[in-house]
Amino acid sequence: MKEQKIPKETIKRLPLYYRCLNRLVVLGKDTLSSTELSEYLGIKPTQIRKDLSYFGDFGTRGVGYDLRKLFKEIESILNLERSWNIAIAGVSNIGCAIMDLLDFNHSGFNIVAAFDSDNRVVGSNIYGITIQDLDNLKECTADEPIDIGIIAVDPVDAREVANCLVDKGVKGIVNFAPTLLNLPKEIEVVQMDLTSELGWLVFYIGHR
Amino acid sequence: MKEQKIPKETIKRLPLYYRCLNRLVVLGKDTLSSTELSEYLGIKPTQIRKDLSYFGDFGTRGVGYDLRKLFKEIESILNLERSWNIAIAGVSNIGCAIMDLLDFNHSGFNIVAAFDSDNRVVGSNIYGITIQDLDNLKECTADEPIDIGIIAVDPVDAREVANCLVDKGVKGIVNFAPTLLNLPKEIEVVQMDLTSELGWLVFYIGHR
DNA sequence: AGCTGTGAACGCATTCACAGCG
DNA sequence: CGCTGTGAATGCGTTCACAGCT
Repeated sequence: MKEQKIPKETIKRLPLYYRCLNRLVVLGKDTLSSTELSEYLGIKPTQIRKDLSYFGDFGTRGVGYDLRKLFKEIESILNLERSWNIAIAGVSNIGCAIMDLLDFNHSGFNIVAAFDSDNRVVGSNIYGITIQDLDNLKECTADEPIDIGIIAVDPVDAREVANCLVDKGVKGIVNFAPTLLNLPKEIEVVQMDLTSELGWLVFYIGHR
Repeated sequence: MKEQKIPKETIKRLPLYYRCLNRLVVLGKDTLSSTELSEYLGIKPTQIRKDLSYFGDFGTRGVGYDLRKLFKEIESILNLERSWNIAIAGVSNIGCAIMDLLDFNHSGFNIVAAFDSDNRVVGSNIYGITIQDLDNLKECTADEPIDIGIIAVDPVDAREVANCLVDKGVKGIVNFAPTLLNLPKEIEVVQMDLTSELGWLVFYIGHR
């Protein structure tokens, strides 16, 4: 293992490795070569080996990787040994879908609070979570610290909501609103944006 | 304008420019500098100018860009002058949220068909679309050609559904299932995957 | 022989510095 | 003087070729 700068792209691939390994562990497999993994993921074997090599020498030459061990390694690298608390702002369609998603494949991400501005849903219960008024986001005191905020509110409200979430101590945000958030740079932001993905998709579809 | 290879990353930014310009046009603005645009989007002015320069000389030196004209140019580059027909496979939570999203900001993407395997929803009507049985996907004949498929079904079914969609003539697919699709390489695929985004997010959150 | 680990080469994308024009 | 357009330089990520174990 080297003390190098690790490419962001490498980090983005780790969760793919992680999920695939998880499935294979469940299936009871116990050794895996980079070539094999590459077939499952559509990522070149050399790429996989280089990615892993940033973090250590996990494989054995001539053999491959011990599946379970590699899984544990990646779990530890990604900080997925512990669980993470998530708050969701906005529980109309998308927000609700996310709650379902995270609730269903309980993958170390726990929804601990949910907010909405619509009076009709405030106070109701979705997947065991009582929806709070979005206006209370500033004041509310969570029993547990919130690590990550997910923004699924109207674009015009996204920036303010993001600031509130940061005030409440979140370290990362997933933003489904097509809005630039102006946050301190130590806050990690993931932008998820279907319409803009569709935009570049049709560029390529049209140019053939 | 040059006959060069255009970076994929450039294409991915165009929809961001497009949406921002759209908003500004609505506000009645008429001239825009790259620096100004950069403040809205968090993208460096030189980056914006280089991106645009791949497609032509849209600005005037000393002045900036004619907002409306630039908007039209990008619209044309992205093939957003025409509208695009979309079919959705899977209308439980995520699928439904997508229908709402595209229906709401009617942005040239029309949902023309929707499928689900759940008998309880087949035949029902969501946002004016009658849900068809997913098993009929192969046989069904759409009145209009389908350009893009959105996959929001169970991961284990995703590959088969994708193949059916391609048989029906879609040129591009947005896949919300964490599954590698094995499709002919002329089919453009966008992978959307919240759990894996959360995965790399916590890597960075944990390493501070 | 088979598969991993890695420096070196390559290719792609961003940034810089400045020329070109209004 | 201000802002765009662009070749050249830099930086980042992927691929290659092969050394190193088993």
